[in-house]
Amino acid sequence: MKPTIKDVAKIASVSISTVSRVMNAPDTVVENKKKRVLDAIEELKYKPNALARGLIYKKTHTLGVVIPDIRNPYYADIIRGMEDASKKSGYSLIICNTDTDGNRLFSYLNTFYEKQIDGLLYTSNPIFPDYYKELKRLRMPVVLVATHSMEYELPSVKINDEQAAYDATQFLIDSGHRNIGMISFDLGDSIAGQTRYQGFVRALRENNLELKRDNIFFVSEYFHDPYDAAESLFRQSSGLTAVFAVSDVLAMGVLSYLNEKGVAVPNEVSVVGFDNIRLSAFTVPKLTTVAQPMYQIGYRAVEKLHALINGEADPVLREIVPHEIVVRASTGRL
Amino acid sequence: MKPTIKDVAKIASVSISTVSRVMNAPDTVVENKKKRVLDAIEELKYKPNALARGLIYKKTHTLGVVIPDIRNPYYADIIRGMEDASKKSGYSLIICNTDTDGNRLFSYLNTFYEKQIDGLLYTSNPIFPDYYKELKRLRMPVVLVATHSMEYELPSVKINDEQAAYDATQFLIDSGHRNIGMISFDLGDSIAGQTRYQGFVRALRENNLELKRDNIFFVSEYFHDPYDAAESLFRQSSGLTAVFAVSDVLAMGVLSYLNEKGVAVPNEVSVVGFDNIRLSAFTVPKLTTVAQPMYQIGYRAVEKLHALINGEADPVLREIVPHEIVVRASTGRL
DNA sequence: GTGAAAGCGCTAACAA
DNA sequence: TTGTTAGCGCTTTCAC
Repeated sequence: MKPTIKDVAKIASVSISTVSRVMNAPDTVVENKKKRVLDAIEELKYKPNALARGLIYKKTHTLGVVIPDIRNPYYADIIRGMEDASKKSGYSLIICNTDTDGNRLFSYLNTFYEKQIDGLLYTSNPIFPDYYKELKRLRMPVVLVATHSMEYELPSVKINDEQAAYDATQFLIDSGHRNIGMISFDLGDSIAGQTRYQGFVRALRENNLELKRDNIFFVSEYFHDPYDAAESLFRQSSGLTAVFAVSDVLAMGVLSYLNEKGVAVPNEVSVVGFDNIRLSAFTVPKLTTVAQPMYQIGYRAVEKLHALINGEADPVLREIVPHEIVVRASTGRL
Repeated sequence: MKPTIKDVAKIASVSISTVSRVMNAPDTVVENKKKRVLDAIEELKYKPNALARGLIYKKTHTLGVVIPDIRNPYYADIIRGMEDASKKSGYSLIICNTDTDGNRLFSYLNTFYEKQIDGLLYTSNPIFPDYYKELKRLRMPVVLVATHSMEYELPSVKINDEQAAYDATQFLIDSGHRNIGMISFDLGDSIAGQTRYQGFVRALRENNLELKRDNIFFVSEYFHDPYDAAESLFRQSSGLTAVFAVSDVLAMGVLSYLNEKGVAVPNEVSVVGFDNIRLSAFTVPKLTTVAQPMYQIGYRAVEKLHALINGEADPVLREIVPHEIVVRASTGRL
């Protein structure tokens, strides 16, 4: 059995309250007793039971995080940022993959509720009314990560997706491209789908470029094969000199497909991705992409949640972090 | 405040013991009271507090997992396997990144101990004597994932790394290659470093091929830039017609470097990687690699830990799962 | 079949 | 300064 506070008290010949005190208010106990207790703790290698503590404080120093799928490298970076921030603030992270499945999500929320997590990090998916209702009911402090909500007053951290897509497209246009393809997330995804699509469309419009229906191929966010997506796009469109893919993984599919078909990148077709995952620096050719500060998004989200939990005022509810076009070798001037 | 068992009892006009019973031994309570309780539970949306339960049962249904770095896509797949198996068995996963730093590890083990986790999933690093001592002292059920220990009687799940590296090398030799380079993990890493190196060496030896010191470049496992590694290898060796990189990420560095230098893959140099991460199917050219069943490794590890926690006998202590050479386009016959 | 009471490991009044 | 006691939310004897 693990040693308990009683064991320590016995060895140190004090009451358990005194032991508790040396742990929580050391100054209130006289020096020699304190030493005895400390020695006993050391001898037994005693560590307080966090369950018992949590029961009293109503705090578990544990945060729940829901993400679509950890295998997506984009999330891995976010998680790492969360982890480092959590360590700093004394939290542990329980991580759950939802596959963007509402049932899985609700099941996990239930677990989180029972386990008395202090707060929730909700990543990358839209907040539907029933989700919000449930969160509200469970009274769970939550911050939205790489997603946000205009309907509800929920704190969030993300980039400006519309502007980022606009910038990527404008970059391509500035490089002389006039017939640009896009691999977009489904418009049912209001966070990374609609927004980036709108940014793309706005750039075309502001440059008086025609928006061709066939130049855009939509994928359902998480399960579409990137190679197939590229193939589909090129099958339905014609004469593209550039393609903007809304994730680096998708862009890698394009690179792979183009290579297979003997199309030179960037000489014949330019490719720009989105996210700037680590591996995008090692593609062939190296990928030009819209960089998101994934790590910082995760880090900041935890700081925000921490503030929320402690009732501290947070000046900005919907926080926007900067994106940046990273120009590498997959794009060229026409 | 969250509703407690007392609130339910009050509404149902029964004692808290009866409420407890309908949750844990429904048959022992008479039908009409049971209904009243169930209705009250439904009305309040009552869920039992897992902390209070854990305090009694001495079980938290929470597992700790330590990995070097979640950003390494190799681990992401393992984690996902763990997650799915955990969901099946009713566990939650607390995930921590150690950066292979002993201090970070000990700090997390401490947290795990306080939080009363049911067991530990220890991933991918050697077990040093002091680690083992600590684990032993904490009486933490543990299974080693993608690592193992010959010194200690610890359950584990991994592939046969030596054989896998041997197979990869033999494949290259069978394809006519005689001057093969290797990017290896440091030999200080007894799990993925030494073993794969030995497999490589054995293949050369059995084929009467000379082992050239300069054909091998060592990287410290987690922080070496893959592009740099490739550059270093080709700088120190000469006339290589193939290179075996001990991870797909490293192999992508080789692909990227070779492309940059105008060296054709596989026509001039063949490249084989290790792991078969998802993105290795979308490299240019598509990567030939040694596939590990990452997902299954994670999945199996949780099953094994679950059995261990419940004192069930597990026939094989050190479990070896199969690997496989996946031949794609980055290798060719000489 | 059901409730009262003890106890899981700890903290926090409250007295002394 | 210190110990005694009640209580966090729950389960589980033990009487009835």
